[in-house]
Amino acid sequence: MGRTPCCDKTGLKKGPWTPEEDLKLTNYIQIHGPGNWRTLPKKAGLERCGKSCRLRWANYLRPDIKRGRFSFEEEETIIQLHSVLGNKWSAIAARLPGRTDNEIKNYWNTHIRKRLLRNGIDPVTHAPRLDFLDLSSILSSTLCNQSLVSVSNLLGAQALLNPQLLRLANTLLSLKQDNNPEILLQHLQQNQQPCNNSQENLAPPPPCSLQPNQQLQVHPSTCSTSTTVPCTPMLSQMETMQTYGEGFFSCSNSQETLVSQPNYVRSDSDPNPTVHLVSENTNIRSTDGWSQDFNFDSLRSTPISSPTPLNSSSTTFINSSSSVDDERESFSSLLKFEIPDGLDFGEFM
DNA sequence: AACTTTTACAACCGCATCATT
DNA sequence: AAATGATGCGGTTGTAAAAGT
Repeated sequence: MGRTPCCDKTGLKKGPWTPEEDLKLTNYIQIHGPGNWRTLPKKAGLERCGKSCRLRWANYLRPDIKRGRFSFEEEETIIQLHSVLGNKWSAIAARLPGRTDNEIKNYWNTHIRKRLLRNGIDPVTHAPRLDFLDLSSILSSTLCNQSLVSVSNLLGAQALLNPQLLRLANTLLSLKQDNNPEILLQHLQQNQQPCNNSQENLAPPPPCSLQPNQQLQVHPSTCSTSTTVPCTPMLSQMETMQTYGEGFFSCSNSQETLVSQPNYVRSDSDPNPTVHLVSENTNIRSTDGWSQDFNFDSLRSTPISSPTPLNSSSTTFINSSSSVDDERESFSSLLKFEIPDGLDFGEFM
Protein backbone atom coordinates (compact mmCIF):
# COMPACT_ATOMS: atom_id res chain seq x y z
CA MET A 1 0.00 0.00 0.00
CA GLY A 2 1.31 3.36 -0.90
CA ARG A 3 3.22 3.92 2.26
CA THR A 4 6.27 6.09 2.10
CA PRO A 5 9.38 4.63 3.67
CA CYS A 6 10.26 6.42 6.85
CA CYS A 7 13.79 6.99 5.66
CA ASP A 8 12.61 8.99 2.64
CA LYS A 9 12.40 12.08 4.78
CA THR A 10 15.07 14.48 3.80
CA GLY A 11 17.57 15.68 6.32
CA LEU A 12 17.75 12.37 8.08
CA LYS A 13 21.21 11.00 8.45
CA LYS A 14 22.18 7.69 6.90
CA GLY A 15 25.26 5.55 6.96
CA PRO A 16 27.49 4.48 9.80
CA TRP A 17 26.58 5.51 13.31
CA THR A 18 28.92 7.70 15.32
CA PRO A 19 29.78 6.96 18.95
CA GLU A 20 27.81 10.06 19.92
CA GLU A 21 24.71 8.78 18.18
CA ASP A 22 25.16 5.38 19.79
CA LEU A 23 25.40 7.04 23.18
CA LYS A 24 22.27 9.10 22.63
CA LEU A 25 20.29 6.09 21.52
CA THR A 26 21.57 3.87 24.31
CA ASN A 27 20.95 6.46 26.98
CA TYR A 28 17.46 7.15 25.74
CA ILE A 29 16.44 3.52 25.56
CA GLN A 30 17.95 2.70 28.93
CA ILE A 31 15.87 5.45 30.51
CA HIS A 32 12.64 5.34 28.50
CA GLY A 33 12.68 2.06 26.67
CA PRO A 34 12.28 1.95 22.90
CA GLY A 35 8.57 2.79 22.90
CA ASN A 36 7.52 4.04 19.51
CA TRP A 37 10.42 3.76 17.11
CA ARG A 38 9.06 6.39 14.78
CA THR A 39 8.99 9.05 17.42
CA LEU A 40 12.09 7.89 19.26
CA PRO A 41 14.73 9.64 17.14
CA LYS A 42 13.23 13.05 17.77
CA LYS A 43 12.88 12.43 21.47
CA ALA A 44 16.41 11.10 21.69
CA GLY A 45 17.82 14.00 19.72
CA LEU A 46 18.84 11.89 16.75
CA GLU A 47 18.55 12.82 13.12
CA ARG A 48 17.81 9.29 12.08
CA CYS A 49 14.70 7.48 11.06
CA GLY A 50 13.07 5.16 13.55
CA LYS A 51 13.84 2.17 11.44
CA SER A 52 17.52 2.95 11.47
CA CYS A 53 17.43 3.39 15.25
CA ARG A 54 15.62 0.11 15.75
CA LEU A 55 18.13 -1.71 13.58
CA ARG A 56 21.09 -0.14 15.32
CA TRP A 57 19.71 -1.07 18.70
CA ALA A 58 18.66 -4.57 17.74
CA ASN A 59 21.81 -5.49 15.88
CA TYR A 60 24.51 -3.63 17.71
CA LEU A 61 23.71 -1.72 20.88
CA ARG A 62 21.47 -4.15 22.71
CA PRO A 63 23.30 -5.13 25.89
CA ASP A 64 22.60 -8.85 25.58
CA ILE A 65 24.33 -9.19 22.26
CA LYS A 66 27.16 -11.66 22.21
CA ARG A 67 29.99 -10.45 20.04
CA GLY A 68 32.99 -12.21 18.60
CA ARG A 69 33.50 -15.37 16.67
CA PHE A 70 30.86 -17.99 16.43
CA SER A 71 31.70 -21.10 18.40
CA PHE A 72 31.78 -24.49 16.76
CA GLU A 73 28.61 -25.38 18.59
CA GLU A 74 26.89 -22.26 17.34
CA GLU A 75 27.99 -22.99 13.81
CA GLU A 76 26.72 -26.53 14.04
CA THR A 77 23.43 -25.24 15.36
CA ILE A 78 23.12 -22.74 12.55
CA ILE A 79 23.73 -25.38 9.91
CA GLN A 80 21.25 -27.75 11.44
CA LEU A 81 18.62 -25.11 11.94
CA HIS A 82 19.13 -23.79 8.43
CA SER A 83 18.60 -27.25 7.02
CA VAL A 84 15.24 -27.27 8.74
CA LEU A 85 14.18 -23.64 8.66
CA GLY A 86 15.89 -22.29 5.57
CA ASN A 87 16.65 -18.58 5.48
CA LYS A 88 14.49 -17.85 8.50
CA TRP A 89 17.24 -15.89 10.15
CA SER A 90 15.13 -14.53 12.93
CA ALA A 91 13.90 -18.02 13.78
CA ILE A 92 17.46 -19.27 13.81
CA ALA A 93 18.57 -16.30 15.90
CA ALA A 94 15.85 -17.04 18.41
CA ARG A 95 17.60 -20.31 19.14
CA LEU A 96 21.02 -18.76 19.48
CA PRO A 97 21.07 -16.54 22.57
CA GLY A 98 22.95 -13.31 22.06
CA ARG A 99 23.14 -13.58 18.30
CA THR A 100 21.13 -11.39 15.96
CA ASP A 101 19.46 -12.45 12.77
CA ASN A 102 21.63 -10.02 10.85
CA GLU A 103 24.79 -11.41 12.35
CA ILE A 104 23.77 -14.97 11.59
CA LYS A 105 22.75 -14.05 8.08
CA ASN A 106 26.09 -12.35 7.47
CA TYR A 107 27.99 -15.24 8.94
CA TRP A 108 26.09 -17.68 6.82
CA ASN A 109 26.75 -15.75 3.64
CA THR A 110 30.41 -15.08 4.27
CA HIS A 111 31.53 -18.29 5.94
CA ILE A 112 29.19 -21.22 6.13
CA ARG A 113 27.70 -20.93 2.69
CA LYS A 114 31.07 -20.87 0.99
CA ARG A 115 32.30 -23.72 3.11
CA LEU A 116 29.35 -25.90 2.22
CA LEU A 117 29.87 -25.11 -1.43
CA ARG A 118 33.50 -26.08 -1.22
CA ASN A 119 32.50 -29.32 0.43
CA GLY A 120 30.13 -30.04 -2.41
CA ILE A 121 27.00 -29.36 -0.45
CA ASP A 122 24.20 -27.23 -1.78
CA PRO A 123 23.74 -24.50 0.84
CA VAL A 124 20.09 -24.14 -0.08
CA THR A 125 18.99 -27.76 0.03
CA HIS A 126 21.92 -29.07 2.10
CA ALA A 127 22.10 -31.92 -0.34
CA PRO A 128 25.40 -33.18 -1.69
CA ARG A 129 26.22 -31.76 -5.09
CA LEU A 130 29.17 -33.11 -7.02
CA ASP A 131 29.03 -30.12 -9.33
CA PHE A 132 29.79 -27.89 -6.35
CA LEU A 133 32.92 -29.76 -5.45
CA ASP A 134 36.08 -27.91 -6.19
CA LEU A 135 37.68 -30.70 -8.14
CA SER A 136 40.33 -28.42 -9.55
CA SER A 137 41.76 -27.74 -6.11
CA ILE A 138 41.44 -31.40 -5.27
CA LEU A 139 43.34 -32.23 -8.41
CA SER A 140 46.05 -29.70 -7.83
CA SER A 141 46.57 -30.82 -4.28
CA THR A 142 46.62 -34.39 -5.48
CA LEU A 143 49.14 -33.76 -8.18
CA CYS A 144 51.33 -31.45 -6.17
CA ASN A 145 51.51 -33.48 -3.04
CA GLN A 146 50.20 -36.92 -3.44
CA SER A 147 51.16 -37.94 0.03
CA LEU A 148 48.55 -35.59 1.39
CA VAL A 149 45.58 -36.92 -0.47
CA SER A 150 42.66 -37.83 1.68
CA VAL A 151 39.33 -39.16 0.73
CA SER A 152 37.58 -36.39 2.55
CA ASN A 153 39.44 -33.91 0.43
CA LEU A 154 38.64 -35.82 -2.67
CA LEU A 155 34.96 -36.10 -2.27
CA GLY A 156 33.66 -35.31 1.13
CA ALA A 157 32.21 -38.29 2.82
CA GLN A 158 28.72 -37.44 1.70
CA ALA A 159 29.75 -38.73 -1.66
CA LEU A 160 29.95 -42.15 -0.18
CA LEU A 161 26.25 -42.42 -0.74
CA ASN A 162 26.81 -42.25 -4.44
CA PRO A 163 28.24 -45.34 -6.09
CA GLN A 164 29.66 -43.38 -8.97
CA LEU A 165 31.55 -41.13 -6.63
CA LEU A 166 32.76 -44.05 -4.62
CA ARG A 167 34.00 -45.68 -7.74
CA LEU A 168 35.76 -42.48 -8.66
CA ALA A 169 37.33 -42.26 -5.23
CA ASN A 170 38.45 -45.82 -5.47
CA THR A 171 39.96 -45.20 -8.87
CA LEU A 172 41.70 -42.05 -7.75
CA LEU A 173 43.16 -43.75 -4.75
CA SER A 174 44.49 -46.60 -6.77
CA LEU A 175 45.88 -44.21 -9.34
CA LYS A 176 47.42 -42.22 -6.59
CA GLN A 177 49.13 -45.32 -5.35
CA ASP A 178 50.36 -45.96 -8.85
CA ASN A 179 51.84 -42.48 -8.82
CA ASN A 180 50.44 -41.66 -12.20
CA PRO A 181 49.20 -38.08 -12.34
CA GLU A 182 48.40 -38.17 -16.03
CA ILE A 183 45.93 -40.99 -15.73
CA LEU A 184 44.58 -39.39 -12.61
CA LEU A 185 43.96 -36.18 -14.49
CA GLN A 186 42.28 -38.10 -17.28
CA HIS A 187 39.96 -39.83 -14.86
CA LEU A 188 39.06 -36.63 -13.13
CA GLN A 189 38.21 -34.94 -16.39
CA GLN A 190 36.12 -37.86 -17.51
CA ASN A 191 34.27 -38.02 -14.25
CA GLN A 192 33.81 -34.36 -13.65
CA GLN A 193 32.41 -33.46 -17.01
CA PRO A 194 29.05 -35.16 -16.82
CA CYS A 195 28.54 -33.91 -13.32
CA ASN A 196 28.96 -30.24 -14.00
CA ASN A 197 25.70 -29.64 -15.70
CA SER A 198 23.14 -30.39 -13.13
CA GLN A 199 22.19 -32.67 -10.37
CA GLU A 200 20.17 -34.80 -12.73
CA ASN A 201 23.39 -35.90 -14.30
CA LEU A 202 24.47 -37.65 -11.19
CA ALA A 203 24.05 -41.34 -11.10
CA PRO A 204 20.82 -42.34 -9.43
CA PRO A 205 21.38 -42.38 -5.72
CA PRO A 206 21.55 -45.82 -4.31
CA PRO A 207 18.50 -47.39 -2.86
CA CYS A 208 18.67 -48.08 0.80
CA SER A 209 17.19 -50.75 2.88
CA LEU A 210 16.22 -48.26 5.54
CA GLN A 211 12.67 -48.89 6.44
CA PRO A 212 10.20 -46.29 5.28
CA ASN A 213 9.08 -45.71 8.80
CA GLN A 214 12.45 -44.94 10.26
CA GLN A 215 12.91 -41.57 11.83
CA LEU A 216 16.04 -39.57 11.49
CA GLN A 217 18.04 -38.63 14.49
CA VAL A 218 20.59 -35.94 13.96
CA HIS A 219 23.14 -35.04 16.49
CA PRO A 220 26.18 -32.88 16.12
CA SER A 221 29.32 -34.65 17.06
CA THR A 222 30.27 -31.89 19.40
CA CYS A 223 27.17 -32.00 21.47
CA SER A 224 26.76 -34.26 24.40
CA THR A 225 23.09 -34.69 23.79
CA SER A 226 21.27 -35.78 20.71
CA THR A 227 18.68 -33.65 19.11
CA THR A 228 15.96 -35.06 16.98
CA VAL A 229 15.20 -32.75 14.17
CA PRO A 230 13.97 -33.31 10.66
CA CYS A 231 16.90 -32.97 8.35
CA THR A 232 16.30 -31.81 4.83
CA PRO A 233 19.42 -33.13 3.15
CA MET A 234 19.08 -36.52 4.63
CA LEU A 235 15.44 -36.63 3.85
CA SER A 236 16.06 -35.78 0.26
CA GLN A 237 18.62 -38.52 0.13
CA MET A 238 16.22 -40.92 1.69
CA GLU A 239 13.44 -39.94 -0.62
CA THR A 240 15.57 -40.63 -3.60
CA MET A 241 16.91 -43.79 -2.12
CA GLN A 242 13.47 -45.15 -1.56
CA THR A 243 12.62 -44.37 -5.12
CA TYR A 244 15.17 -46.93 -6.20
CA GLY A 245 14.01 -49.66 -3.93
CA GLU A 246 16.17 -52.09 -2.06
CA GLY A 247 19.59 -53.21 -2.96
CA PHE A 248 22.46 -50.82 -2.77
CA PHE A 249 22.88 -49.90 0.82
CA SER A 250 22.20 -52.11 3.68
CA CYS A 251 21.95 -50.33 6.97
CA SER A 252 21.78 -53.52 8.82
CA ASN A 253 21.26 -52.48 12.39
CA SER A 254 20.03 -49.63 14.47
CA GLN A 255 23.43 -48.27 15.32
CA GLU A 256 24.72 -48.07 11.80
CA THR A 257 25.76 -44.60 10.95
CA LEU A 258 24.85 -43.22 7.62
CA VAL A 259 27.31 -40.67 6.46
CA SER A 260 25.68 -38.12 4.27
CA GLN A 261 28.09 -35.33 4.92
CA PRO A 262 31.72 -35.33 5.85
CA ASN A 263 31.57 -37.15 9.07
CA TYR A 264 34.73 -36.87 10.98
CA VAL A 265 35.60 -35.38 14.28
CA ARG A 266 38.76 -34.35 15.91
CA SER A 267 40.78 -35.39 18.85
CA ASP A 268 43.46 -33.51 20.62
CA SER A 269 44.81 -36.68 22.02
CA ASP A 270 46.35 -37.74 18.76
CA PRO A 271 49.46 -35.91 17.66
CA ASN A 272 49.04 -37.16 14.10
CA PRO A 273 45.52 -36.47 13.06
CA THR A 274 44.20 -38.67 10.33
CA VAL A 275 40.92 -38.90 8.60
CA HIS A 276 38.83 -41.59 10.13
CA LEU A 277 35.37 -41.98 8.93
CA VAL A 278 32.75 -42.68 11.49
CA SER A 279 31.62 -46.24 11.58
CA GLU A 280 34.77 -47.45 10.05
CA ASN A 281 33.59 -50.95 9.44
CA THR A 282 30.22 -50.14 8.10
CA ASN A 283 29.29 -52.75 5.58
CA ILE A 284 27.91 -51.50 2.36
CA ARG A 285 26.40 -53.90 -0.07
CA SER A 286 26.29 -53.06 -3.69
CA THR A 287 23.97 -54.39 -6.30
CA ASP A 288 26.54 -53.95 -9.00
CA GLY A 289 29.15 -55.70 -6.99
CA TRP A 290 31.77 -52.99 -7.11
CA SER A 291 32.19 -52.72 -3.41
CA GLN A 292 31.10 -55.83 -1.73
CA ASP A 293 31.59 -55.62 2.00
CA PHE A 294 33.04 -52.21 1.62
CA ASN A 295 35.25 -51.18 4.47
CA PHE A 296 36.02 -47.58 5.30
CA ASP A 297 39.49 -48.59 6.34
CA SER A 298 40.34 -48.73 2.70
CA LEU A 299 39.62 -45.03 2.42
CA ARG A 300 41.56 -43.91 5.41
CA SER A 301 44.00 -41.19 4.66
CA THR A 302 47.59 -40.93 5.58
CA PRO A 303 48.61 -38.88 8.59
CA ILE A 304 49.31 -35.28 7.91
CA SER A 305 51.17 -32.54 9.58
CA SER A 306 49.92 -29.51 11.46
CA PRO A 307 47.78 -31.14 14.09
CA THR A 308 45.16 -28.82 15.43
CA PRO A 309 43.03 -30.75 17.85
CA LEU A 310 39.61 -29.61 18.75
CA ASN A 311 37.57 -32.17 20.48
CA SER A 312 39.12 -34.25 23.14
CA SER A 313 36.16 -36.50 23.60
CA SER A 314 36.07 -37.63 20.04
CA THR A 315 37.38 -40.87 18.75
CA THR A 316 37.82 -39.96 15.12
CA PHE A 317 39.80 -37.30 13.44
CA ILE A 318 39.91 -34.99 10.53
CA ASN A 319 42.48 -33.30 8.46
CA SER A 320 43.68 -30.36 10.37
CA SER A 321 44.79 -27.26 8.61
CA SER A 322 46.65 -24.12 9.38
CA SER A 323 43.81 -21.67 9.24
CA VAL A 324 41.03 -21.52 11.74
CA ASP A 325 38.51 -21.19 8.98
CA ASP A 326 39.73 -24.33 7.36
CA GLU A 327 39.45 -26.11 10.63
CA ARG A 328 35.90 -24.93 10.85
CA GLU A 329 35.38 -25.95 7.28
CA SER A 330 36.07 -29.49 8.14
CA PHE A 331 34.41 -29.37 11.49
CA SER A 332 31.26 -27.58 10.56
CA SER A 333 30.32 -30.04 7.95
CA LEU A 334 29.97 -32.73 10.51
CA LEU A 335 26.59 -34.15 10.74
CA LYS A 336 26.16 -37.56 12.06
CA PHE A 337 22.96 -39.31 11.31
CA GLU A 338 21.92 -42.22 13.36
CA ILE A 339 18.89 -44.22 12.51
CA PRO A 340 17.70 -45.88 15.64
CA ASP A 341 15.33 -48.79 15.61
CA GLY A 342 11.69 -48.15 15.22
CA LEU A 343 11.88 -44.54 14.26
CA ASP A 344 9.37 -43.19 11.86
CA PHE A 345 10.60 -41.64 8.66
CA GLY A 346 7.13 -41.21 7.37
CA GLU A 347 6.36 -38.17 9.45
CA PHE A 348 8.99 -36.16 7.62
CA MET A 349 7.95 -37.19 4.16
C1' DA B 1 55.42 1.04 -0.36
C1' DA B 2 51.68 1.38 -3.44
C1' DC B 3 48.04 -0.51 -5.58
C1' DT B 4 44.40 -4.01 -6.30
C1' DT B 5 41.41 -7.52 -4.83
C1' DT B 6 38.91 -9.91 -1.41
C1' DT B 7 36.51 -10.33 2.84
C1' DA B 8 33.53 -9.12 6.58
C1' DC B 9 29.93 -6.81 8.38
C1' DA B 10 27.01 -2.75 9.38
C1' DA B 11 23.40 -0.57 7.36
C1' DC B 12 19.87 0.18 3.93
C1' DC B 13 15.80 -1.00 1.21
C1' DG B 14 11.55 -2.95 -0.01
C1' DC B 15 8.11 -6.04 1.13
C1' DA B 16 5.08 -8.67 4.37
C1' DT B 17 2.44 -8.95 8.31
C1' DC B 18 -0.07 -7.41 12.07
C1' DA B 19 -2.46 -3.78 14.69
C1' DT B 20 -5.20 0.16 14.85
C1' DT B 21 -8.48 3.45 13.22
C1' DA C 1 -13.85 -3.90 5.06
C1' DA C 2 -10.50 -0.74 3.81
C1' DA C 3 -6.90 2.43 4.80
C1' DT C 4 -3.08 3.56 7.36
C1' DG C 5 0.77 2.98 10.49
C1' DA C 6 4.34 0.30 12.99
C1' DT C 7 7.33 -3.26 13.11
C1' DG C 8 9.81 -7.30 11.53
C1' DC C 9 12.21 -9.83 8.09
C1' DG C 10 15.27 -11.11 4.39
C1' DG C 11 17.95 -9.62 0.39
C1' DT C 12 21.29 -6.53 -1.01
C1' DT C 13 24.71 -2.87 -0.93
C1' DG C 14 28.50 0.09 0.65
C1' DT C 15 32.68 0.43 2.70
C1' DA C 16 36.53 -0.28 5.88
C1' DA C 17 39.99 -3.57 6.83
C1' DA C 18 42.77 -7.32 5.50
C1' DA C 19 45.20 -9.92 2.24
C1' DG C 20 47.52 -10.41 -1.96
C1' DT C 21 50.48 -8.80 -5.80
